[in-house]
Amino acid sequence: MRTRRISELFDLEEALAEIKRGVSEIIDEDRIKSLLENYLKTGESYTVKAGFDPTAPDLHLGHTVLIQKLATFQKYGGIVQFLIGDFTGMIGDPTGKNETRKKLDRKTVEENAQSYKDQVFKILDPEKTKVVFNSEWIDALGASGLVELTTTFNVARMLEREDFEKRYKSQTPISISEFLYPLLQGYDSVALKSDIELGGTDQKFNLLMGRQLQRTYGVGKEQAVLMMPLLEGLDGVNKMSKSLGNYIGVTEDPDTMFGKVLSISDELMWRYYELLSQKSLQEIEQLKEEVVQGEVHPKIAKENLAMEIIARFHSEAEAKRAKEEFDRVHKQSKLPSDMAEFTLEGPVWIAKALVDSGLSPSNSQARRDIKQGAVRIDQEKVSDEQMQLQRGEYVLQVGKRKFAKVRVS
RNA sequence: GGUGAGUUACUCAAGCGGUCAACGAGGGCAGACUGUAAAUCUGCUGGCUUAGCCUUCGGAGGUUCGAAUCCUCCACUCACCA
Repeated sequence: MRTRRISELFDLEEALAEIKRGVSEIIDEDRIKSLLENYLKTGESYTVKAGFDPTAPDLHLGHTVLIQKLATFQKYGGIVQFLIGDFTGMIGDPTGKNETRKKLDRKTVEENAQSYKDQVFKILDPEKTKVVFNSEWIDALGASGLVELTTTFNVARMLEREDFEKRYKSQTPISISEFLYPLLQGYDSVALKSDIELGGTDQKFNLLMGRQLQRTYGVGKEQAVLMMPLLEGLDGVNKMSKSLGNYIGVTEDPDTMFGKVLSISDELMWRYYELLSQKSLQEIEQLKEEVVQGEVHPKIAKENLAMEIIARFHSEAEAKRAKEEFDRVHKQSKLPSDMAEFTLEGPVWIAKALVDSGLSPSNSQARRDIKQGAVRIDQEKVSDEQMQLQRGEYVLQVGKRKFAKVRVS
């Protein structure tokens, strides 16, 4: 058991308040409270589980909402069980996308795990994080163990899960393997003897399964469950996800991050403040009031948020630089100081150059863009779609955001 | 195993022998206005150096001068019955 250092003493009420911030729902809050109390009294830590997909360890801000909450628990005596669902990843959490995935080989899983660590330890304390893989105990379960697991539940109850119910009613296929997912996730909590599990609100069913199975398997305790709201993506409507392309990745460069944060709506900005900022709720409330009163321009508030986020994943200096760069390009409409460069054989047709420099996906799209006046060469609008680029260096631009430097030889 | 319904572009969804690269909506992109915000208005939204051509409507064949539309087989989904 870890022993608590004096510096880790804290005020119980304050800790609870911080833990509850931004949370959408807590089940068995008393349990969390007593875990904290016990930690304060005896120095005995407790475990906080959260599961992650083994593929695409490309984290975005949506994930960090949860991860930041895990970090909060670490501050107050929790040991994080960072579960990589290398077995459950085969099934994929039921989303309606009916696809069974290949089980990843050991090496890929290890690589992905490493990549997770690289990204996640910008927020989490590695000293208080245990990375675990669920294939470890699920493989050991065997066919009979698996069957035994399925006997603990029935289809009617399974269909209570919202998305199953919806799909069932709307005649969207549900495969049997998908029923296994919640069971296996719940079993993870049995194997890990977790005290608390964190997840998104969409995980409620699976999270509760952990409690149920811990009871059934006689673990001797039932995990408390804490659900975080899903962060909306840049569009402000759908949840942030890579496949929808409405995300801000934690490894993205500062300039991209800045631009993306600035592009969200004012309304969404407050949501991001609440879930992503380290500012206290009072501070945020006050800022909001100032914006409403017209004392602070909403754009300034948004810039500050962008800088805070960049500072967390890059550095303070990078954040400042990104803001200056943004002002240069958009306020003073100068060219970005850094853009992708390409060398092309000349003379080259303008549409082709746009495609080759990655600014347009196809000739047809390039032609359309030209027709609509979205294309500029060295800041000058192009109107002739037959134009040929002669020898020389040009800055090509499509729309407001896409730039490339092209050298025609 | 039987019966019936269905499978159209990123998504939903029209089309039911030629006028179909395929109505409409959403989404996306671009332009105007702005704060690279929202709202609003406008245009575009398969590919190709584009008055033209090529490839698309679950898959494979067939009927026809001509098929997303008709026929046959196959695959998948759903419902009811077993």
